[in-house]
Amino acid sequence: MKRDTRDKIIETASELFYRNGYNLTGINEIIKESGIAKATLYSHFQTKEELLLAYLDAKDSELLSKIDSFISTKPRGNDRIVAVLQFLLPFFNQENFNGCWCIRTVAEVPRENDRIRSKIKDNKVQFRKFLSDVVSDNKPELSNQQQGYLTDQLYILYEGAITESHIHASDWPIVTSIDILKDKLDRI
Amino acid sequence: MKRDTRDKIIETASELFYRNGYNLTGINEIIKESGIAKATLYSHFQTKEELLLAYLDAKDSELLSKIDSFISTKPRGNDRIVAVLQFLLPFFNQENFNGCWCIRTVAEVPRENDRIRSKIKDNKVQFRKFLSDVVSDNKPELSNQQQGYLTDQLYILYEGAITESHIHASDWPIVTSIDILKDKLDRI
Amino acid sequence: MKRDTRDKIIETASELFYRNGYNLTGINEIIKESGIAKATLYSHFQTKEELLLAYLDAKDSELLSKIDSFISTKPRGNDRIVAVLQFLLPFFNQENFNGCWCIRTVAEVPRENDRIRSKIKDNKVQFRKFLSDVVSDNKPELSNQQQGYLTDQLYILYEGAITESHIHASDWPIVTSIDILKDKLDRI
Amino acid sequence: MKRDTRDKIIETASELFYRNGYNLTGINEIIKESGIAKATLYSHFQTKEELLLAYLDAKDSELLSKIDSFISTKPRGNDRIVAVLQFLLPFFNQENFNGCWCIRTVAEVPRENDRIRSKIKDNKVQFRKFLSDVVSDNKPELSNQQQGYLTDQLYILYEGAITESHIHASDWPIVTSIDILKDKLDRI
DNA sequence: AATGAATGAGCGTTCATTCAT
DNA sequence: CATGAATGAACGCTCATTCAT
Repeated sequence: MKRDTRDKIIETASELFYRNGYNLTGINEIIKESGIAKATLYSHFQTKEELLLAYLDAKDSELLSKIDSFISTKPRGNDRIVAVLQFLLPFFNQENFNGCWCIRTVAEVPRENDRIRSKIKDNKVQFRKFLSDVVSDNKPELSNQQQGYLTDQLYILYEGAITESHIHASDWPIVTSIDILKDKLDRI
Repeated sequence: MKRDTRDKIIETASELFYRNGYNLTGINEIIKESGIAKATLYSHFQTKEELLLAYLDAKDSELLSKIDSFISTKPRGNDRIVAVLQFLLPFFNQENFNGCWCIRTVAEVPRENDRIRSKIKDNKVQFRKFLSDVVSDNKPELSNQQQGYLTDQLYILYEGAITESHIHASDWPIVTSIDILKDKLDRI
Repeated sequence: MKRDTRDKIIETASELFYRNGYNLTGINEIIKESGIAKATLYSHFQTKEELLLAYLDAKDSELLSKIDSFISTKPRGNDRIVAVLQFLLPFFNQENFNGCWCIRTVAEVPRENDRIRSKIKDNKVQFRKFLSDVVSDNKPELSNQQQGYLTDQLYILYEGAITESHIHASDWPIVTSIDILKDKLDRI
Repeated sequence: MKRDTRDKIIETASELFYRNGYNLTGINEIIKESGIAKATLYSHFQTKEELLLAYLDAKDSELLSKIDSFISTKPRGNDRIVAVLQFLLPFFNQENFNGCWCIRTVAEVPRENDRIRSKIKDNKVQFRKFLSDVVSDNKPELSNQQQGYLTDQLYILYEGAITESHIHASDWPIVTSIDILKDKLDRI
């Protein structure tokens, strides 16, 4: 199987899944947009659900990479931790911003679909691990317990901010989260 | 139109929409479950989307009522504010807990569907207003600005907690949010 | 049964059947437009088909009456015969002109529906009888055979004119039919 | 797309549309009769209306071809012009004769449906052009104006004959139209 | 005589997936 | 490795009609 074709499919599906949602995106739309044949798609992905998994992977890799680049431009210490939330401001301002794919995808699958639900959970766990590293790198003076505590807070604020900025179509939830975090960091 | 039938339809649709999502719940499932004829449903609701609006209304009314009852049992002051988040613990433990209907529904409608999206936004604005009242009732000593600030924080924490407890199938995000809030309240 | 209600129903149904066709006009549209209850309609007309029969009757009575009035204003003789076709000019120019209800209704019922088809045929036979009277009144000098022959011609031209002016959305078929008829009358 | 399938669909749909009318013919009936799956039909025709257009095209092509063959067997001159109407006699006697598809279809579509209505009008204009060629080929001695006049008459008589033979379930309207035409031709 | 809520059957259309080539 | 025609099941919705009041 040519990598190119597979990547093209994932790229197209990702765009459509993120824009219109998983259930509202039809296989026909994906093959039309990516210019490949239907049977070709099915030779790369056995079912639509496989495509969904690839989409979740692709989006998360991209995010971790981008957010890592973003915060690396900031000075070590509190600034870099705050930068995690500040990253959401340009992210929100992107024309195609449509919230968090994980949160949105969970909303679209039945409660019984363990495969997708645990995939999403894993991705979020991985993201929390990333935040954990950010915290330990930039707050080495804190105890493990304190670090874990701060990580959880950072995580909740991040998730609340991205979800609510999406619903309200406004960046105030991001700004508020940043304020909460800064306040917190000042007092540790 | 008999109220009974209409209410039965909303009740059934709400259960199914909340469990399996809007797009995955077919009209056929709703009528089979509620034991009415298809045309009967359509004499009460012009489209499936009307049913969605009724669902969002019903769920939100119920929530506001329940959360209000819950916090009223707590002593005035910080306790009652914290109780807003504590409410999420039994809520999460309900067998049919499946996250926030608003957040999940936003994930299922096209970006262009202003009708639903603004409905959801309105519901969230109304919820924030409720929180605002809780804050002003229980922290009258704070300035307006400080009250608004606290409300936003409470809101973000609530939303982050409900979303993440759903994704992780665990109450730790709720507990964490409660901790963040308590910490905050101690320092004001 | 009150006559008023029945007449109101027929009036409304006629307007809708003629404008949008029998099959495209729903019972719901008729009751909404006429402001009566559904069961009331069904107490006056056992089925939608009964309404169709009443519609065909009403339209034909009205037509015969109007066309009779129209030609009576013309001088006896050839002029009055030609007037039958000239009647179609103002008829065509009415805003709601939509062709011949009989011809259009035949198009909407299955071949097997003898009830409606023979009703329509009867109406047309009755119309031809009307034309026959016009011919014998205004061309008494012709033999019976010649009168019958002229009647048939008049009939074909009338039907061709109304149908084609409808299709072409133009009065040229009427004008042409008038020319053919005049030409004919000049030579008898 | 395989031609065979498409042709089979058109063939079946044409038969059913012509026999029972467009609105009374359901997609389900078409697929059952043609033995294909519903989605197969919709891969060949985007909507039922597209199928209607194909039906109108197919019927008209067939007609023009058949009528052309028919009149070609007659001697040039008046005979060949009269043959246009004589063609209707065997046409009427076919077991499945059910009038003119154009006239019947106009009766079934809403007044606002410009797409279908102009299609039908175009078909009739094309048919009149065919008659115009017949006239100019067989009456070259007439002036252009006289040819146009004769064409219009031939057209009206043809349309009146096919419509009325359908309504009356009798060939007398055809015979009458032939007589009118012959009479006319004798006197030019 | 009149109501309006309720119905079963059917509508046109789209879905994710398969299979012969 | 890639194709595109074909599929069965399901979609949201509307129909003419009936029935309890």
